[in-house]
Amino acid sequence: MSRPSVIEVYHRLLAAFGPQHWWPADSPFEVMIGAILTQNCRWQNVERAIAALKTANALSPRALLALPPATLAELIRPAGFFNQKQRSLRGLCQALLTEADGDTARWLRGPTTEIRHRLLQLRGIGPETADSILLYAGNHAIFVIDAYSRRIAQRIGWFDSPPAYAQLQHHFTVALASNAALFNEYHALLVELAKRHCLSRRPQCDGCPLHSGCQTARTGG
DNA sequence: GCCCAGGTGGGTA
DNA sequence: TACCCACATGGG
Repeated sequence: MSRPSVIEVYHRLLAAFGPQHWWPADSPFEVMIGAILTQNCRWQNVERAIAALKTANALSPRALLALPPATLAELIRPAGFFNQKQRSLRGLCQALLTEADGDTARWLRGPTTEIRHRLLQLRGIGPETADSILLYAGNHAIFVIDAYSRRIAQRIGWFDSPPAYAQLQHHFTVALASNAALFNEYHALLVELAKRHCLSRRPQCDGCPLHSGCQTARTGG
Protein backbone atom coordinates (compact mmCIF):
# COMPACT_ATOMS: atom_id res chain seq x y z
CA MET A 1 0.00 0.00 0.00
CA SER A 2 1.96 2.97 -1.24
CA ARG A 3 -0.55 5.70 -0.47
CA PRO A 4 -2.61 4.92 2.63
CA SER A 5 -5.97 6.62 3.10
CA VAL A 6 -6.73 9.10 5.85
CA ILE A 7 -8.49 6.36 7.82
CA GLU A 8 -5.70 3.85 7.32
CA VAL A 9 -3.10 6.29 8.57
CA TYR A 10 -5.16 6.90 11.68
CA HIS A 11 -5.49 3.21 12.49
CA ARG A 12 -1.80 2.56 11.93
CA LEU A 13 -0.78 5.42 14.18
CA LEU A 14 -3.22 4.46 16.91
CA ALA A 15 -2.02 0.86 16.79
CA ALA A 16 1.61 1.97 16.96
CA PHE A 17 1.41 4.70 19.59
CA GLY A 18 -1.87 4.21 21.48
CA PRO A 19 -4.09 7.04 22.77
CA GLN A 20 -2.22 10.29 23.35
CA HIS A 21 -4.57 11.87 25.93
CA TRP A 22 -4.28 15.42 24.60
CA TRP A 23 -4.26 18.33 25.38
CA PRO A 24 -1.79 18.17 28.29
CA ALA A 25 -3.40 20.84 30.51
CA ASP A 26 -5.43 21.15 33.71
CA SER A 27 -8.19 23.41 32.38
CA PRO A 28 -9.66 24.84 29.16
CA PHE A 29 -8.06 28.18 30.01
CA GLU A 30 -4.67 26.52 30.30
CA VAL A 31 -5.25 24.95 26.88
CA MET A 32 -5.90 28.40 25.40
CA ILE A 33 -2.76 29.84 26.97
CA GLY A 34 -0.73 26.86 25.80
CA ALA A 35 -2.09 27.16 22.27
CA ILE A 36 -0.68 30.67 22.00
CA LEU A 37 2.57 29.92 23.79
CA THR A 38 3.35 26.92 21.59
CA GLN A 39 3.43 28.97 18.40
CA ASN A 40 6.70 28.13 16.66
CA CYS A 41 8.17 26.86 19.90
CA ARG A 42 8.93 23.52 21.53
CA TRP A 43 6.34 22.24 23.96
CA GLN A 44 9.06 21.72 26.55
CA ASN A 45 9.59 25.49 26.63
CA VAL A 46 5.85 26.09 26.84
CA GLU A 47 5.74 23.92 29.95
CA ARG A 48 8.30 26.14 31.60
CA ALA A 49 6.30 29.25 30.80
CA ILE A 50 3.08 27.70 32.10
CA ALA A 51 4.82 26.53 35.25
CA ALA A 52 5.96 30.10 35.84
CA LEU A 53 2.41 31.36 35.34
CA LYS A 54 1.14 28.77 37.82
CA THR A 55 3.73 29.78 40.38
CA ALA A 56 2.60 33.37 39.93
CA ASN A 57 -1.05 32.29 40.36
CA ALA A 58 -1.77 33.83 36.98
CA LEU A 59 -3.74 31.01 35.35
CA SER A 60 -7.06 32.79 35.10
CA PRO A 61 -8.10 35.62 32.77
CA ARG A 62 -8.45 38.07 35.64
CA ALA A 63 -5.19 37.16 37.34
CA LEU A 64 -3.24 37.19 34.11
CA LEU A 65 -4.58 40.61 33.15
CA ALA A 66 -3.69 41.93 36.59
CA LEU A 67 0.00 41.37 35.85
CA PRO A 68 1.99 44.27 34.43
CA PRO A 69 2.76 43.47 30.76
CA ALA A 70 6.49 43.45 31.45
CA THR A 71 6.01 40.94 34.26
CA LEU A 72 3.87 38.72 32.08
CA ALA A 73 6.49 38.87 29.32
CA GLU A 74 9.18 37.86 31.79
CA LEU A 75 7.15 34.89 33.04
CA ILE A 76 6.60 33.51 29.53
CA ARG A 77 10.12 34.28 28.32
CA PRO A 78 11.12 30.60 27.91
CA ALA A 79 8.46 30.17 25.21
CA GLY A 80 10.08 32.81 22.99
CA PHE A 81 8.44 35.71 21.13
CA PHE A 82 7.46 36.90 24.59
CA ASN A 83 6.58 40.44 23.58
CA GLN A 84 4.02 39.51 20.98
CA LYS A 85 2.76 36.48 22.90
CA GLN A 86 2.25 38.65 25.96
CA ARG A 87 0.05 40.95 23.86
CA SER A 88 -1.85 37.97 22.44
CA LEU A 89 -2.51 36.52 25.89
CA ARG A 90 -3.77 39.81 27.23
CA GLY A 91 -6.03 40.33 24.25
CA LEU A 92 -7.54 36.88 24.68
CA CYS A 93 -8.08 37.39 28.41
CA GLN A 94 -9.68 40.76 27.77
CA ALA A 95 -12.16 39.11 25.40
CA LEU A 96 -12.90 36.32 27.89
CA LEU A 97 -13.56 38.84 30.65
CA THR A 98 -15.69 41.30 28.74
CA GLU A 99 -17.64 38.72 26.75
CA ALA A 100 -18.09 35.90 29.29
CA ASP A 101 -17.01 37.32 32.64
CA GLY A 102 -13.86 35.20 32.43
CA ASP A 103 -15.80 31.96 32.02
CA THR A 104 -13.77 30.11 29.38
CA ALA A 105 -16.26 27.27 28.93
CA ARG A 106 -19.11 29.70 28.41
CA TRP A 107 -17.10 31.80 25.95
CA LEU A 108 -16.38 28.67 23.91
CA ARG A 109 -20.00 27.49 23.85
CA GLY A 110 -22.04 28.04 20.69
CA PRO A 111 -21.75 27.55 16.91
CA THR A 112 -18.23 26.54 15.91
CA THR A 113 -18.02 28.89 12.94
CA GLU A 114 -19.02 31.91 15.01
CA ILE A 115 -16.51 31.23 17.77
CA ARG A 116 -13.82 30.56 15.19
CA HIS A 117 -14.57 33.88 13.54
CA ARG A 118 -14.31 35.64 16.89
CA LEU A 119 -11.01 33.92 17.69
CA LEU A 120 -9.53 34.93 14.35
CA GLN A 121 -10.37 38.56 15.09
CA LEU A 122 -8.04 38.47 18.08
CA ARG A 123 -4.44 39.55 17.61
CA GLY A 124 -1.97 36.66 17.55
CA ILE A 125 -4.58 33.98 16.88
CA GLY A 126 -4.46 32.47 13.40
CA PRO A 127 -6.15 29.37 11.99
CA GLU A 128 -4.07 26.76 13.80
CA THR A 129 -4.31 28.42 17.20
CA ALA A 130 -8.04 29.06 16.75
CA ASP A 131 -8.71 25.45 15.78
CA SER A 132 -6.53 24.10 18.60
CA ILE A 133 -8.53 26.16 21.06
CA LEU A 134 -11.86 25.09 19.54
CA LEU A 135 -10.95 21.41 19.58
CA TYR A 136 -8.86 20.99 22.71
CA ALA A 137 -10.43 23.62 24.97
CA GLY A 138 -13.98 23.74 23.59
CA ASN A 139 -14.48 20.18 22.38
CA HIS A 140 -15.63 21.37 18.95
CA ALA A 141 -15.23 18.88 16.10
CA ILE A 142 -12.71 20.76 13.98
CA PHE A 143 -9.49 19.28 12.57
CA VAL A 144 -6.27 21.07 13.52
CA ILE A 145 -3.65 21.52 10.80
CA ASP A 146 -0.03 22.27 11.60
CA ALA A 147 3.42 22.09 10.06
CA TYR A 148 3.59 18.38 10.88
CA SER A 149 0.34 17.41 9.20
CA ARG A 150 1.40 19.39 6.12
CA ARG A 151 4.69 17.51 5.83
CA ILE A 152 3.01 14.20 6.52
CA ALA A 153 0.31 14.80 3.90
CA GLN A 154 2.91 15.69 1.32
CA ARG A 155 5.25 12.83 2.04
CA ILE A 156 2.44 10.32 1.98
CA GLY A 157 1.64 11.71 -1.45
CA TRP A 158 -1.83 13.09 -0.82
CA PHE A 159 -0.79 16.35 -2.48
CA ASP A 160 1.71 17.24 -5.19
CA SER A 161 2.35 20.70 -3.80
CA PRO A 162 2.07 22.00 -0.25
CA PRO A 163 -1.66 22.27 0.55
CA ALA A 164 -3.19 25.41 1.98
CA TYR A 165 -4.52 25.22 5.52
CA ALA A 166 -8.20 25.01 4.52
CA GLN A 167 -7.42 22.53 1.75
CA LEU A 168 -5.70 20.05 4.05
CA GLN A 169 -8.28 20.54 6.76
CA HIS A 170 -10.96 19.69 4.23
CA HIS A 171 -9.03 16.60 3.15
CA PHE A 172 -9.13 15.21 6.69
CA THR A 173 -12.64 16.39 7.44
CA VAL A 174 -14.37 14.77 4.47
CA ALA A 175 -12.63 11.46 5.13
CA LEU A 176 -13.61 11.21 8.78
CA ALA A 177 -16.74 11.21 10.91
CA SER A 178 -17.23 14.63 12.50
CA ASN A 179 -16.15 13.66 15.98
CA ALA A 180 -14.16 15.81 18.38
CA ALA A 181 -12.61 12.83 20.17
CA LEU A 182 -11.43 11.40 16.85
CA PHE A 183 -10.02 14.72 15.64
CA ASN A 184 -8.32 15.19 18.99
CA GLU A 185 -6.63 11.80 18.86
CA TYR A 186 -5.68 11.99 15.18
CA HIS A 187 -3.90 15.32 15.41
CA ALA A 188 -2.07 14.25 18.55
CA LEU A 189 -0.97 11.05 16.79
CA LEU A 190 0.35 13.01 13.81
CA VAL A 191 2.45 15.14 16.12
CA GLU A 192 3.76 12.05 17.87
CA LEU A 193 4.65 10.48 14.53
CA ALA A 194 6.50 13.57 13.42
CA LYS A 195 8.45 13.82 16.64
CA ARG A 196 9.39 10.17 16.77
CA HIS A 197 9.87 9.11 13.20
CA CYS A 198 10.30 9.88 9.58
CA LEU A 199 8.29 13.05 9.10
CA SER A 200 10.31 15.64 10.91
CA ARG A 201 12.83 17.69 9.01
CA ARG A 202 15.49 15.34 10.29
CA PRO A 203 14.16 12.01 9.08
CA GLN A 204 14.57 8.95 11.29
CA CYS A 205 12.53 6.33 9.55
CA ASP A 206 13.31 3.23 11.64
CA GLY A 207 10.11 1.75 12.97
CA CYS A 208 7.87 4.33 11.32
CA PRO A 209 4.31 2.98 11.21
CA LEU A 210 3.89 4.46 7.73
CA HIS A 211 7.09 2.92 6.49
CA SER A 212 5.48 1.38 3.42
CA GLY A 213 3.44 4.46 2.75
CA CYS A 214 5.60 7.53 2.89
CA GLN A 215 7.99 9.03 0.40
CA THR A 216 10.81 9.12 2.92
CA ALA A 217 10.70 5.36 3.22
CA ARG A 218 10.59 4.80 -0.53
CA THR A 219 13.53 7.08 -1.10
CA GLY A 220 15.49 5.52 1.70
CA GLY A 221 15.43 8.56 3.96
C1' DG B 1 27.77 28.31 15.14
C1' DC B 2 23.71 26.61 12.83
C1' DC B 3 19.18 24.66 12.31
C1' DC B 4 14.87 23.81 14.25
C1' DA B 5 10.42 24.09 16.94
C1' DG B 6 2.61 21.93 17.59
C1' DG B 7 2.62 30.38 13.94
C1' DT B 8 1.18 35.07 13.19
C1' DG B 9 1.09 39.59 11.19
C1' DG B 10 2.84 43.15 8.29
C1' DG B 11 4.89 44.57 4.06
C1' DT B 12 5.73 44.24 -0.93
C1' DA B 13 4.96 43.01 -5.89
C1' DT C 1 -2.37 35.59 -4.19
C1' DA C 2 2.44 34.65 -3.19
C1' DC C 3 6.47 35.31 -1.11
C1' DC C 4 9.58 37.58 2.51
C1' DC C 5 10.67 38.96 7.07
C1' DA C 6 10.49 39.97 12.19
C1' DC C 7 9.43 38.03 16.35
C1' DA C 8 13.09 35.13 20.55
C1' DT C 9 14.09 31.25 23.51
C1' DG C 10 16.27 26.69 24.28
C1' DG C 11 17.68 21.99 22.46
C1' DG C 12 20.30 18.97 19.25
